[in-house]
Amino acid sequence: MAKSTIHQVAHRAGVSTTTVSRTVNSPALVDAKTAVKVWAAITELEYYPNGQARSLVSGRTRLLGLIVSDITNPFFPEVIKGFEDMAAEQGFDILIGSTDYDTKKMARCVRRIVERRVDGVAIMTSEMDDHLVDQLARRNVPMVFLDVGVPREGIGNIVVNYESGINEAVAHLVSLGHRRIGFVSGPQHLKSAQIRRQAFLRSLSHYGIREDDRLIVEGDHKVEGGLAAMTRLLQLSERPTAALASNDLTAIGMIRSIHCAGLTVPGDVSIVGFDDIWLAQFTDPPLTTVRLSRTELGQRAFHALVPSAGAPAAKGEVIVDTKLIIRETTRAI
Amino acid sequence: MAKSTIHQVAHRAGVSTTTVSRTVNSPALVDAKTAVKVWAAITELEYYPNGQARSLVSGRTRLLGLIVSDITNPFFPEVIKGFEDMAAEQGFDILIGSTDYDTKKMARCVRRIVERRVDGVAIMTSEMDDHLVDQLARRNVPMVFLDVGVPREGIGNIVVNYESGINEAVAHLVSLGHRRIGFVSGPQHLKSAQIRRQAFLRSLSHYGIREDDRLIVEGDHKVEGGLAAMTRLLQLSERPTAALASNDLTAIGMIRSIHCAGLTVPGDVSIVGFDDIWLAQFTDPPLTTVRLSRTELGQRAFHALVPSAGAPAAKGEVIVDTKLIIRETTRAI
DNA sequence: AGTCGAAATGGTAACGTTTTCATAAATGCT
DNA sequence: AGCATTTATGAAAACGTTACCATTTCGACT
Repeated sequence: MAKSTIHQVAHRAGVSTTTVSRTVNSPALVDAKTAVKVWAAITELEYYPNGQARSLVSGRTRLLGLIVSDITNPFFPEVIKGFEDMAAEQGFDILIGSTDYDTKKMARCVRRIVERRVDGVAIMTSEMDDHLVDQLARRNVPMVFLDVGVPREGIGNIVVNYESGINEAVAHLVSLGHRRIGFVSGPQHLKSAQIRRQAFLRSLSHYGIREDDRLIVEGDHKVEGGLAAMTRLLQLSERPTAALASNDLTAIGMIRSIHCAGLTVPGDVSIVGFDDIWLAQFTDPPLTTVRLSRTELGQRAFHALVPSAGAPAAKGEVIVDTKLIIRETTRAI
Repeated sequence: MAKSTIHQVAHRAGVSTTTVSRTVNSPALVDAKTAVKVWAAITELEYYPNGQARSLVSGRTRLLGLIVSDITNPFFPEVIKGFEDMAAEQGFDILIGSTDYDTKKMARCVRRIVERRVDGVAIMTSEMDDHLVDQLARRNVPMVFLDVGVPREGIGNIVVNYESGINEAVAHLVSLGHRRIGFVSGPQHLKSAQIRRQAFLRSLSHYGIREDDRLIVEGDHKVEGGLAAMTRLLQLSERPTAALASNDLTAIGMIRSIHCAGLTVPGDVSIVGFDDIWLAQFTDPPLTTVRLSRTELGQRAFHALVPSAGAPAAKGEVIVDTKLIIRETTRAI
């Protein structure tokens, strides 16, 4: 009952362990009659193959590592879900590791990953030390980076097309008559924050709107930063009639700031967020924002790691698009 | 370079594999001089012990399962974090599995867990089939339930003390002069929702306030439900001056409803939430709520599974308290 | 009937560790 | 010096699978 080995099953079914193994792994090779006997024994003994032993000999662990910086960041759970769903479907297990932005923990994660001999790792944290990546590379552990790609030979990289959604957002605002459009960026040491800012600027010039430095303020991707930034924006002699945020949290702070100033959204200022976190639909009013499908991100990461029948082994870069979701924080001027 | 085995290390250091093993696992048993040689070989060859082989022979996998229903539910990430932190610290890896409230997936999770021979499982989903639990029990897999406990012999159960926090909340409102206090419950088929409701009722009577059925409305633990429920509450001839919510999402909906009715929080109605999700501090105004420390929940779960030096193997029930966090949605009448 | 190939099965050697158990060397004690 | 410990080491047997090679069985085709 407790645990049973392949030998016990073999003995009970009156066959060799080899046959039992085959019954489980390559049913085609075993006679129907014997298969029945073997399965009977398996169920009677509640035999579950020992994964350790199995992968020790086969070299495959069917284990995937997933390194994230902080699972508490509302961005990650959905990515994880997308990844995990695919994995479970294909019989992979996933091993999760938080780095907490801490070098020590990062190193520990990598060590654990290596010791478990995972079949691949998805890395979703920008602060991964180069030498740790080297370590994995030298051991030929397939890797995929999520939007933090230090592109490298043979390492997958999922990149987000920020431009598409931001273009849509600017187009939307312009079509509503807005011309003075503010932007609250993320911390500029984050590559993704830089890209968003640049995409915004490019969009502006594409629509023939002159860039105005005063309308661009740096936030911190948190509520507080958005609040502070918008407050500054509102103090301008000519305040913007609309503003984009580098992420949704920032947008929430901006809305708060506008309310505090006794103004309304979208009556006085239109706001567009970025990410479309789960919460965005519940802000007051519901937030118009650029959606970045985190589920898709996770799924793509999985496919980059394990090339399955359906999707070929997308080596190199994989692009995930963003798109505008219009709710109620934008209005014609 | 790529991968090295204990044999290669042994050969290089001019010792036996046994000695290498000892150098790594029980340093006390090996002479300082040889230890140095061995470690040199280990680093030169970048040797990482093979976890599969290791646990095949030792019987211990240092792997913990973590079954949750939906990682996307904002309640879970923090629990996971608490759990994962402890685990990483003690050299355990965690294997994550989502059930998605789906029986098939649940069964698959259990199978994976069993095949990997984990050293323990934390189960955080109420819909776990009994026979699956049996299956784990029969294999002597240590288990711990998080607040969904079907208490059983030898199975740990973390239970939340809802009463403490809810009592504080009611006391707080009463001290502010409130007497007509509404309650928006969660779906009554959830055990935890029932308990919260009962705790509320008990608190009321403790403070000598007569229960009034009209002031108790059922929500769904989501924003929509809170909104609808509060709307009904506001239509009462004598509307409540304050209301408790069964969770924070509900509270957010309630605030929205109050705003829609042209009233203010806490000017016209005081609101108290439950859970203290990360977002609660960013609602408008910041939400007074009862905190249930999810990090602690995760930590306790870990300790229930692996009895460590510091904390003894808390078998049976472990209680996690809740407490009131006062922010700005409550005010004197 | 005899030979041949395919189908079905079994025996045994890996896989990379840890764990006995045994041995050799060093130390202490009288 | 001689014996009893302790301290360091090694050889070989597990652990539970799968992979490889060998063997048997069975039709089928000349």
